[in-house]
Amino acid sequence: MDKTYNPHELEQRWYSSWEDSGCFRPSGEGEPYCILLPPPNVTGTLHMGHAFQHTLMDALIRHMRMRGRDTLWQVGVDHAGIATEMVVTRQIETEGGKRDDFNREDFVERVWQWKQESGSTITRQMRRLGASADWSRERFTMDADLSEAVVETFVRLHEEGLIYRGPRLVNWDPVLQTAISDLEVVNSDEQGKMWSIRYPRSDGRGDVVVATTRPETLLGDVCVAVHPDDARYRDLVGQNVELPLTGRRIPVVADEYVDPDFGTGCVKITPAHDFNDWEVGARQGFKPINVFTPTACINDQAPARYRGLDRFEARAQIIADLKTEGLLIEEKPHAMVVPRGDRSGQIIEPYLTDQWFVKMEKLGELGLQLVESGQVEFVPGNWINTYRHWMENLQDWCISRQLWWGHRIPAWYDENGTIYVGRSEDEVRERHGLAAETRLRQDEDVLETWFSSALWAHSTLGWPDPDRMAAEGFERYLPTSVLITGFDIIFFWVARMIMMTGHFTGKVPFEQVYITGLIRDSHGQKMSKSKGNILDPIDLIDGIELEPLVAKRTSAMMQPHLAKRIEKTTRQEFPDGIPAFGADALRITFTSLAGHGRDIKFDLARCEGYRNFLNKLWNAARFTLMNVGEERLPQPSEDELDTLSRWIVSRLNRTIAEVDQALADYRFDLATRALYEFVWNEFCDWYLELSKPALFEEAEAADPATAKATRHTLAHVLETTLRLLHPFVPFITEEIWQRVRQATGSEAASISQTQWPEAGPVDRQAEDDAEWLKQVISAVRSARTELNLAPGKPMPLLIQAGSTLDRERLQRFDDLIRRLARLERIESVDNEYDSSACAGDAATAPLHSADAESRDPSAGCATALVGELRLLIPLAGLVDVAEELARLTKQLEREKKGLEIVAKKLANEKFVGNAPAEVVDKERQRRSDHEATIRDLQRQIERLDVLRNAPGTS
RNA sequence: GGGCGAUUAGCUCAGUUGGUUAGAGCGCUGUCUUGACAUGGCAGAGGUCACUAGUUCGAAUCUAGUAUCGCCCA
Repeated sequence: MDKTYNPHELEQRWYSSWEDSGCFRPSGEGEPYCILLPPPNVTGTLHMGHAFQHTLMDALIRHMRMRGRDTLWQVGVDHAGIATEMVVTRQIETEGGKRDDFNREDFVERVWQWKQESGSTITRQMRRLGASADWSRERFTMDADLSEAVVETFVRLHEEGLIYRGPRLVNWDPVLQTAISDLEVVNSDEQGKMWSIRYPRSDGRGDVVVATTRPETLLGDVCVAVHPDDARYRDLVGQNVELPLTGRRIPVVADEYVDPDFGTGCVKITPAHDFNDWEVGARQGFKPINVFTPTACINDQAPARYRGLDRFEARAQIIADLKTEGLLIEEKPHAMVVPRGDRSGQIIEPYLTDQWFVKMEKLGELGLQLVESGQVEFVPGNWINTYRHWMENLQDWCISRQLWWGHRIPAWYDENGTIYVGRSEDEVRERHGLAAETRLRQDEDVLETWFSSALWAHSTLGWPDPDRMAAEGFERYLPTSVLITGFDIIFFWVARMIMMTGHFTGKVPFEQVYITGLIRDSHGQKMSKSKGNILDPIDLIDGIELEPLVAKRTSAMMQPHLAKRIEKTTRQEFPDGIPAFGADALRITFTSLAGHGRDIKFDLARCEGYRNFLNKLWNAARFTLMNVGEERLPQPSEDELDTLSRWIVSRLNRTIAEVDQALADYRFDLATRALYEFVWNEFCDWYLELSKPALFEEAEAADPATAKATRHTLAHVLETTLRLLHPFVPFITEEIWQRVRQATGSEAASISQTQWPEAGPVDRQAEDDAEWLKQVISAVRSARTELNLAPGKPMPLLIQAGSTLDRERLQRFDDLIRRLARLERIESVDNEYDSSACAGDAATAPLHSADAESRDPSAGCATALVGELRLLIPLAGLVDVAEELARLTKQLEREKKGLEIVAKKLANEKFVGNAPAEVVDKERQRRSDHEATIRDLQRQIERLDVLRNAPGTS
């Protein structure tokens, strides 16, 4: 094995061998365990959020696979309507073409071509990360069978009266010229303006003043509204006002919607261009007046003067005209929320068009009920509040998009505009008895991508075709076990899956939903292109030099003026670029961060720490392999196992139990931590070091049984730990496991086909022994360092007092203590004087007697205490006695403080009376421990004082 | 304005149903190239658990309020 861990080389090797072996496919045996991948966008590349969630999914899948479950990780990508059209359009443009050169059929053909060539970037990247998905079942939302499910769903919903077509406001992107979903609208805080405009009363008795941030929409006003209880305007309700610049006369109405305290308490109502106004208009019985074209230019509904102006030109013109007419009262800065399309960056218009909608009332009730009844459980549980809130405030779902790429709406129109919905044109003709000559035209729109991804759970399992359902395991794998996703799509995807799968199959799509936090940068900022703080998971795996990193962050920017600052901060933060951490280090960093919080700050330093951890593991394996060899080691019998081997196995068993519990609770962070601490702080720091003396040639000759047991334990613990770590760090564990498998006699071809370890019993006695041993060694080391004694120089250790058990342990572990604490010998120096002193009556000891001094060997020593046992390191004039005094005084202070706290508690009668007996006992024990230690320290301090004041010492 | 959440060491975070002198990693200090590992060893320093009041024998933990920050929805 190499001296250092090199992830790059070994990670390349393993993935394809796993995939080729078919071990990622469901075994078909055991209890099913299924995870659905939230299908990423086909145009997408792996970002940190994906990498994070995929790591968690893979860890669960690998874990359950090792537990013998029949695991299916269903992967695939969605067709991403707008995003894909944009990508392909850009591609056409870079080739010098124009999208307008294409008709629908050619364009769609072109998109398919793009998909074949470049549509699998993200799945390649998932493999780099080690995702153990069943790629043979990978699906695409535009596949023929999934498309069949989409059509079937649409037709059935329509037949049930749950789908309708009609005019309603949608989020309209005037540049892309399509409706977009709420999810694709980002609300950005921007500085705008608020204009106050005078609307003259028609009766000539003054005027009303309305405030608006969008004066151009006044062209579409249908009324002015005031609050019904607003005394100021009571006489106004029912009167008319003159709508400026239009020559129209509109009424004043009373509506609860108006906030009388906001502005003047008068609100202009423009139902066709504002979602709230739409509601008011509908309530008050007004017909909306749409004044925009699809590109957000003023249409023919408006006065001729404004027709053809785009929305921003129109605004300027209207303000100018209002000024001229003396109707503009005020213009002031106003902080407002502007809706922008996340793809185009343009301001989104609420726009009145004919669209297809799904009625949500009944489906929403079902979706709510399936969660309230516990059939679907959120983890962490409080996400149910968010879900409930959304489900109780459902709007009908706009499913049509004015695009070419996607599932075309299965609706046909005859020349009279009658709508026929059916699975195909033939079916429509047959069902409605339409003659062959009747011309039918299919709806031009497509369904939004979420419509097809809402069916993901059951459509990937063959629905609605019974044969496919049987073949894919519909009954077996649905409901799936757990869905792992971010809270940002609880409504857009999670809720819709619950509703659709519930409605069409009578089953829930998944039993649990684990909602992950959102990956942010190390400062807590959301990662975004415009902030220039994006980390690419592949760059963390492979590393990236500074220059390419800067180039990557500053290219293809929507706001190029930010490039300079991004370059600067990037150079500052990554002066040497990003080192290659490897997929395993990235994965275990993710799992270590996966607590139940909402935000996850991703700090490269954590990644580096886990890379170092893997190097530690690598070297522990290297050591183990150097010592155990290639041969299968015989299993020692129970009584052949030495104490320390029993100890490490016991600790391992505890670790297994902890990891099991943590995974059951989706506490990946705790699972990772337990493993980290076990490997580093117990196996490496102690067991490996403690095993060395037993493996020395002389030691082996003297005690072959212990050497044998130690070898076996090293290999056994390493191998078991590798299996525990495998779900988190699959590559390195496979690499090492292949080398240690023979020693442990495993029959499996790959670690991914081994069994998950089972927690065995805890060995209390071995743990106590080892704990004692560690304390003794640490106490000596600490004293040495604090006294600036040469760390490498062997020295004697004198022992005083202590229990029979201490003495027995000293003898048993003599060799180990000497080696790990670097001692030349350990010598008991008890005498009569001392044993009486340590009995607890320090006060009566004749401390200042010269006679006692000469007989007490502890006089010139540094002291450390482990329970009752006193460890003495002869200073032999090497050390400043004052320094040892300072050290002991510091310890004494600490002990006194501890005693004070405990004594106070025990002096409190209410504590002694009310607290559980075991808590009180614990405190009593603690008190006597403190007291004994204090006595000992005081005695030693007094003695050193004598020494310091004696002539001839420093 | 409504809902959810956060506030623990310089930084990033753990801290199970209240019961150690509140832990870890990174960073920091000292020291050591000892035959797995300097991507390391050993030993240290560092915290009024945001604030206030309450419940309790006992609060980082429970309750109420205050402050600051974040997200979602209006």
